[in-house]
Amino acid sequence: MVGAPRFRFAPSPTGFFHVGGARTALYNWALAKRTGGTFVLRIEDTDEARNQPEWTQGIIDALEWIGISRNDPTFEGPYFQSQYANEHVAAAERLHAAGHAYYCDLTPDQIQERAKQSGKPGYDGYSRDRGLGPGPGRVLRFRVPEGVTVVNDLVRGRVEFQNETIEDFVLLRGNGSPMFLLANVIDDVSMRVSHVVRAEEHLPNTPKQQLLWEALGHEPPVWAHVPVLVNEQRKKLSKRRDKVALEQYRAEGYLASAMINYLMTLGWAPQGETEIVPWSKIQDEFRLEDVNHSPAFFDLKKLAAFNGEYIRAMSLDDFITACQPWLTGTDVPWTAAQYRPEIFRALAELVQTRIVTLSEVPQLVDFMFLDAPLVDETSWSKTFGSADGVAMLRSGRDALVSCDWNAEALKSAVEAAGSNLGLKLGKAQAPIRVAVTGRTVGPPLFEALELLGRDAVMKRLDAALAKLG
RNA sequence: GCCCCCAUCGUCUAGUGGCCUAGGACACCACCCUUUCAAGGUGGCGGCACGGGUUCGAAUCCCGUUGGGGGUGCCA
Repeated sequence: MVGAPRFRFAPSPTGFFHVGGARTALYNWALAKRTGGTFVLRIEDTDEARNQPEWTQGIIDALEWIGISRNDPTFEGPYFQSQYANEHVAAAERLHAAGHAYYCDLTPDQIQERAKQSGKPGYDGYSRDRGLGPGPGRVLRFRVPEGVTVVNDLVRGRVEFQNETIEDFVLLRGNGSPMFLLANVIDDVSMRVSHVVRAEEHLPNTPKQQLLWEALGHEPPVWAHVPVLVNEQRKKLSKRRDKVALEQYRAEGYLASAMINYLMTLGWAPQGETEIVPWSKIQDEFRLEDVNHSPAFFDLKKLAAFNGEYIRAMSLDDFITACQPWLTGTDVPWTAAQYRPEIFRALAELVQTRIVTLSEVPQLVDFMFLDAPLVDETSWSKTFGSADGVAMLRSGRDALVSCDWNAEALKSAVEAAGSNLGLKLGKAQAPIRVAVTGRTVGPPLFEALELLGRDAVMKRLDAALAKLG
């Protein structure tokens, strides 16, 4: 390897951008940044029916979100694999000319039939020495040499493959188009990639690709296969079964910083007593050699905990800014005219310690903006199912009608009304809370009442009393 | 079936032959604080898969077993 290292991230645009892909990208990014190398983004969009152009933009946006910006000098690309098909085919022809590959006219069915008869699975090398030329329906296969292929992997160490267990894989399809193994290697060669850091599922491909590098006359890159991310069943995270779309987490109010930090600690840990660390520390310390070897469970609870930590660590202004999309978006329960930024600002600090994702913000403050609270039936029946609750509501209403209007005075008034009924403050505030906010839980009550104002509060207390008969 | 990878608390991990009576974090439990809920504080529960070696000494090295996972396409 000469010069600065060149890493690459090569996703295929076949769906929403996956958290596993995000972690792989982040690993590559951290390495490229620390070593003064380059991060090459290559979209592997080779003629696959599943590819959709919008997914490509999704990848770029998602990378941007987690700090992998195409405007950063470390970033190179995106390149699109489909644009290099000619090079892939030319390389395949060179391989053929040099005797490293040969054409075969067997159909998949015929191959299967032969495998069945011989009792050995896979392609048996039937056309190796038939000297076929190219033609419609004929695939080009790589002639796997005899011997042993040793893959030196930065994460796994030395991995040995007996070449006889590697079948003569397809380079060019019957229609002449290049296959993944070939295209991937050719692009890595021409983009001068020095380090291939990818998920473990590619490890079985690696001896084939290494053989290709060698047949092409190049020194193979440094390989590193990081463990896959798994679900609670310990199966590889899948788009079908699991919630894996990075975009979805973003939409639910996860912070990029929390997501980045969490993803980096799956399979690796920074030095010290805490895993919550700034990106700069991650970038300084991350080493492939330190990556764990076993699959890592993508734990929503831990992600949530990280997110809560990051939310609480924000300055008040940053927090308020971050909340904007959840306050002024199209799916909030109040109208734009009802929303009062100064009210939210006054309450923001109390909201900040009570949420794990930003999407939980509206339910904590909706009663401040709506004319009448959204009543949670469970809260209502639990609170007013007893005579105590109703009595307290009545007595609380009478106390609030004339007291001073600030949080301290409101608290005292409710406390006094409660003690007359033999209720402690915890019990006494509940009926007021439900009548005013619609729920048994929420931000500290008296601060909210103060902000809401006497008129609005009395209106709600009276409405609740009327409803109770 | 075949090939390959892996194995420390439930989970993510620290640990690279003596500092380990195995450390931290999430989760869980208890207590404190408290106007609900959180947050915060304190404490607790809980692990080196098993069996053989090697060594004065093994979570750390070797072998086997068992158990997981990945791959096995004219997908990427």
